[in-house]
Amino acid sequence: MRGHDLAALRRMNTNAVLRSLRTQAQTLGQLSTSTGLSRPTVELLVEELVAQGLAEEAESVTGRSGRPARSFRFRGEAGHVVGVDIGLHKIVLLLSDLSGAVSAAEREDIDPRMSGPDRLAFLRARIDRFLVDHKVRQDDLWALAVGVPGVVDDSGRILSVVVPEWTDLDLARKLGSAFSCRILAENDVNLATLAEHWRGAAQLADDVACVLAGRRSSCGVLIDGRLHRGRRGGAGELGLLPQLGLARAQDVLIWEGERREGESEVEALARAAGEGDPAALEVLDRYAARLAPGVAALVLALDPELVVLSGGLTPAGGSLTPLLVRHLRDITLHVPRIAVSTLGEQGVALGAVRKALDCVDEALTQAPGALPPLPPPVR
Amino acid sequence: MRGHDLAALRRMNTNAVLRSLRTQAQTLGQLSTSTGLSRPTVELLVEELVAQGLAEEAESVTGRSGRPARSFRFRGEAGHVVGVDIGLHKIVLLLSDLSGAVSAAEREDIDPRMSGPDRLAFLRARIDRFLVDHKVRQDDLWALAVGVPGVVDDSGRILSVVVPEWTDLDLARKLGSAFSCRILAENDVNLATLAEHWRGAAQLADDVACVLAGRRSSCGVLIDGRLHRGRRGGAGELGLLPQLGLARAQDVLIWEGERREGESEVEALARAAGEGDPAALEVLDRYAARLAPGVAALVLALDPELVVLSGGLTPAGGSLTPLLVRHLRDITLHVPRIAVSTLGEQGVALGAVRKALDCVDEALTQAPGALPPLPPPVR
DNA sequence: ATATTTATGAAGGACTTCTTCCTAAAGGGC
DNA sequence: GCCCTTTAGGAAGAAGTCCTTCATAAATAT
Repeated sequence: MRGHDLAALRRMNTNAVLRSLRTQAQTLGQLSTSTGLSRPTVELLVEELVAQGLAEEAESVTGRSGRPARSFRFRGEAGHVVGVDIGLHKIVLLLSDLSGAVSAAEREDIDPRMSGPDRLAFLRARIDRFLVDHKVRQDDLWALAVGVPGVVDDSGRILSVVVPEWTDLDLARKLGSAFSCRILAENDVNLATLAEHWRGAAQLADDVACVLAGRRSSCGVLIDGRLHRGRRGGAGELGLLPQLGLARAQDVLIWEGERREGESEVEALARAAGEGDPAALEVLDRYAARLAPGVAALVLALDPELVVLSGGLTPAGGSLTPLLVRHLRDITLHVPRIAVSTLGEQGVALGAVRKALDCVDEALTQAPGALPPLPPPVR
Repeated sequence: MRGHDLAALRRMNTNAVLRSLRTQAQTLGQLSTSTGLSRPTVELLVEELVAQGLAEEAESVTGRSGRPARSFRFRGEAGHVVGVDIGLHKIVLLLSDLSGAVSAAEREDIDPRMSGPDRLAFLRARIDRFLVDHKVRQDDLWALAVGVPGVVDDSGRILSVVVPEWTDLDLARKLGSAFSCRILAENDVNLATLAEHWRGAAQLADDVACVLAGRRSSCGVLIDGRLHRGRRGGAGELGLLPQLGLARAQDVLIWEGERREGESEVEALARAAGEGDPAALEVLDRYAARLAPGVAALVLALDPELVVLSGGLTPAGGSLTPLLVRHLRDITLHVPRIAVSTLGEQGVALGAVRKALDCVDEALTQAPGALPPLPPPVR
């Protein structure tokens, strides 16, 4: 609805070049064709990006005949983001540069009985130590995202059933005093969904429902490739509806068969099912039957392209999906593709990285000039 | 990801002016502030729009001191669109100009036993007659949208349970031979949802679920103000899930109390409930209890801002909503606002008009130059 | 060593927007 | 009825952005 002037046009074009450069290092000629801009224009814009430290000249590709073209690449090392997953039992931290290359990962168990305030202090100190250990200065950290096991509303407040003391906590603001970058809090399953779309099982789909089935049942929803949070951040919480029986689905997951050393009950079940053990398959089928109504409700409500299953049972995914598909066939209009999460324990933290990068993206898009020290969130 | 040149900038700005002008007639000065463009630029663009026939000078507003400003308005009469609702029992046709002003409405009963081919021929002839009767020439008709009682997939094919013979029919293509404009087919409930957002109960909300409860149970989903159709157009079809019991919800709607002359059973029930009749309220409460799981599934899956109830029971809406809210409170995280459809029998056709206008919009946005005879859909 | 291919870089032209300044037209006060 | 104030209209000039074109440079292939 609003018009644009020449400066805005320039910003848009700078952005187009930056985006294209970020997917892959390219020569000026390639950039010209990929953006649709003329070569001289691209050259000008790239020079600007180089001056800002967001791009730099790379080795020119040789081998073909003709004068070798100058090649440029996105300078991911211009800044870093951190993604954190703080669950009830553990914390996972990931360090990534602006290009999304993860350069450090840490994991630590947490006492599930840790109190709310202690937990917050722990989180702050743990992130701080993580940054120090990996030599990330405050002004090199552009954004920080934290995944929590609870609904996060638009204002950033948490409605947590897993850590009751964190209810109504504005986590981003509490962390804001310790870190000067953008800080984001988000529901863990939503982040896992983002991660699956970025680097997991949902890379090729834009309408995705990601079902977490485990101690807690929840679901993340991606529409048109973007996270759908809902009015109060509560989209996907189908686990709460008793009629669908998701909450108690895992009760049927009992495996009394052989259990090799170091295997958990679920791992043993998954292995047995993979080997074709009829008893194991029967257990899985009962589980699929319990999962089906909840998944069907999602499928009927959203008609997604893909449903991703995540949670404790992913090792058995290969055996589980055909069983689930069979149950879904009876109660849905179209059975979508079903896939199993490929990211494991790092999924949520990786989604947090993606969310932090999205935040950086947005800031870059709006003002590709003044960047490195992103201001803290305005509230 | 692609760059833009000056011509594209111009298109964008022309569009901004057109959009602004369409919401309301304005002076050049007002357009300048509303679009953020300078006055000379706005003047240039408006002149162009006038030359294209999309805008014209209106009476300048006088009364205030100072030289009166020239005022311009969108020329809605530059073209027309038609929205059609063809249900099992009736057809509704609406004629609208490009500004969305409905200038003609017709309704006609249909024999529900009419065969599929006859029904198609009837639809074509009926639209044709409608156009002739209201003196709309073919090249004055920019788009035509038809709502059907069934799922319409992306390719335009219908999956209809109401008119079985229309299954797999590509309605738009079939009508394409008779009309030279853009033709669109869409699920009726989806269109009703669009209509509620445009001119009904959902004008102020952008995340909306619109529940049709009646002979057939279905639902339309609006996310970020846009219709969410789902991968195969099947989003919102929660009525099909037996666990939620939507399909049989209306079975409890039995009213054996007083029935005034001309009243249907449901109307009598609604009136009695409105008068506080305890028996009527009990019936409604039983109905609300049956509706609740399905609505809760939607609410938990999407966390919408607003749920709109439509269908046969809308006359009782005022009594029904508080009952439904009470049932929802137990099984959802956040109870959204509940509203009752205000559009009645014209809702679907009005949504079809909106869809046709959206199609015109898109075409205008892409090429605000060569317009009046929009080419038929490319397939 | 020469020809070919491809990229570079500079110059000129076209287009769009903005700012600025002066003029025009209406209403209100004297 | 005249003048002043207020607001809009219109023209000119300047700045910015992009495109096209052409001569030049630097590799590889013959």
